[in-house]
Amino acid sequence: MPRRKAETGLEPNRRAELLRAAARLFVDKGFDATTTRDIADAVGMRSGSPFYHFRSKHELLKTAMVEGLDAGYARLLAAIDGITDAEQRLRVLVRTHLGTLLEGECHSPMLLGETRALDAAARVEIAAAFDRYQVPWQATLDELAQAGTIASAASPVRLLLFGMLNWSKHWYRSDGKLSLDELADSAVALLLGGMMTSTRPSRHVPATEP
Amino acid sequence: MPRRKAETGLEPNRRAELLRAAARLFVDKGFDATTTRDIADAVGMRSGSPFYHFRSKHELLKTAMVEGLDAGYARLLAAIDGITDAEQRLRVLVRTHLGTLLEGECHSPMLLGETRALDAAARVEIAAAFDRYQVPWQATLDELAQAGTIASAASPVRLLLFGMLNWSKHWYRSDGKLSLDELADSAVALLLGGMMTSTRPSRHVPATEP
DNA sequence: CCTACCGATCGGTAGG
DNA sequence: CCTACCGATCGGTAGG
Repeated sequence: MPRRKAETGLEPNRRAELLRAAARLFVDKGFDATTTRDIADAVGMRSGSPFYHFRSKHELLKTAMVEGLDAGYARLLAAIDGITDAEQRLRVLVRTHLGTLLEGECHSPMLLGETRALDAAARVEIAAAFDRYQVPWQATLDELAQAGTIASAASPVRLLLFGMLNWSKHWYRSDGKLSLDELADSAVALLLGGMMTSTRPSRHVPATEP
Repeated sequence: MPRRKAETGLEPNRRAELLRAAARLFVDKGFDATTTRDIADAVGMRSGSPFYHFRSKHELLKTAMVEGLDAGYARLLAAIDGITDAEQRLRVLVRTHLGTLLEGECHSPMLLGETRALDAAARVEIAAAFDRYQVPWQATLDELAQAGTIASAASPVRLLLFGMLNWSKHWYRSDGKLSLDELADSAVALLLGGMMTSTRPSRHVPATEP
């Protein structure tokens, strides 16, 4: 049974497959530890073929980040559409962000300090995508500050918030006791200074990462 | 003028130099992107010589992390010595941690997801060192929760706190407008829900990382 | 998108 | 701690 060959028009998305595979591998193993052969294997290509779609491994990373960030941004906008209450909107932003970060099929490259592998031009593109991503966050924080719900919406607040969310990549286990909803609640509660819901007291000396 | 050769006894610390150089390089470039030649260069050795002191590049990473963590722990204990007020103690923990992370000459490996490059045995050693590091933090959070200063000292709180601090590695610039003291204040204020000190209102759309 | 391949680099070792 | 070196791997390319 010979392999089909007339499918060129039916499967135009090898590029997208490559991006998803690359993103997942970069997240799991890191950019440098991932070989272009790993990526090719993941989509059933031979070692040289990814270079038919992308000029270089770096371009693969840059594109995965920019498109991943933009996809996350779109998901964010869709999720908060029509929500006028700022506190509720923050809650949805946080939960949606964590979903993208921790349970996305493959998207979630948007984090990582892997950016350091890239040159200045690529970093500028990524920074622009991330700037877009941050707009609804800052707007919501500004609203909350104006309403007095949080004490300040100064720049460090947003950065600290992203920090506590993004760092969860290093310790959160989807098979653990903490659900994503609970994690989102904890983060929002910490930010708003409210009471924690549904988390129990803890022992010290666990066995995870910083 | 021939090189000195009788100094063997006077310079027993090539090992420590290697560790400091490796730690800095691992932090700056990542484990995989750092070559053993980079490390050798950094301390003026030839390419094969680091292997006289360490069995492998992985052992260099593991040792740098464990010893860096323990050094940070010692610094923590020294800094909080005698401080009975829990809120004040938290403040000092945060500021000391940020100092280690962001302004330490070379120590500050203690972070990073570079751990993923290591095998299970090495990860256990690092987890143990990190558990030690976390003890004074959890104890302080427990005190604050008991006093009602924070709503909960459940496990996610500590992890979220470390997240917001450690993530600063990705965006904090020591030559920027924000001092380490101000950053520490912001983080503590966010956790305690108090008022921010000395930070000004912000525009959205900055140009940094997640 | 495959085959075949190259130049460069890298972690690590032998043998002083 | 150096010299000399090796085997393996890796990003990328030519040429269909």
